[in-house]
Amino acid sequence: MAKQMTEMLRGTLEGIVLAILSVGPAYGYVITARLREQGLSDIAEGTVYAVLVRFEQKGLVDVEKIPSEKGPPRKVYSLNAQGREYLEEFWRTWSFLAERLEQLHEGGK
Amino acid sequence: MAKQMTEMLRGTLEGIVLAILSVGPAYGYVITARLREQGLSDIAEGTVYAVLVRFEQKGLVDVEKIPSEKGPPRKVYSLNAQGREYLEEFWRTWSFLAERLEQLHEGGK
DNA sequence: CGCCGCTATTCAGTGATACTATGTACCAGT
DNA sequence: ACTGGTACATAGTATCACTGAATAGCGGCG
Repeated sequence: MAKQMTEMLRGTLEGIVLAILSVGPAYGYVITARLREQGLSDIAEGTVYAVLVRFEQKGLVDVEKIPSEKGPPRKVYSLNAQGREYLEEFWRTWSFLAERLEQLHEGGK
Repeated sequence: MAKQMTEMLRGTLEGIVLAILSVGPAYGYVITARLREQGLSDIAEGTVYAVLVRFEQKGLVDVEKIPSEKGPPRKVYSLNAQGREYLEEFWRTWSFLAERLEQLHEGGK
């Protein structure tokens, strides 16, 4: 992966995963798959699981263990009220930053 | 500063400073001042200098020491060819990520 | 003169987080 | 039994922004 992308994902990956969860409950494996579909193909599985563990520790998600037809049981995460709030905060922060960067990008042309 | 902002600046702060330098040569102190004008008021001075040192090590900038009328001499940084290339790469990475996030943001509403 | 305030840079130590590189485990089809 | 897809977990590493200082030159004020 581009080195720049790696660093840029810090802080945004959390928001991305949170946004995916805001659509509906999901578990690590499908989240990873969805990221790959989105073109974020180089995000390691382990990274996603680490993010989910952090969400759980911060109390942003509810967790439910559900048996899978094929493979080990899934840990299904769903966003709770606190998580939704955190996501909104994320969007505010991101929007602010994106605006500044947009200005700089326009100005630099 | 918001905790989220701190992490989100990773990888983007580099681009922001690079973008400021692309307008014209500048030194740490004024770059910090310009960031504050932009509303990025909580970026520590020390952080900006660290970024500049990294740029120098990566060979993205040319450095010139110029005496100041008031205070110690300034280290004036100007973007070189490699730096300009790096900045373009940054914009590509940023645009890609911003698009994905925009999609997720729209989709989540 | 001595102190303050502005200009200007530097650095040691800390914390958060994404990566690499594995390892574990379950099931189906051949 | 073996392969391949599903699903989760983790130890160790590197990067980078922050905090909180220290250092230094200069002008003005009492």
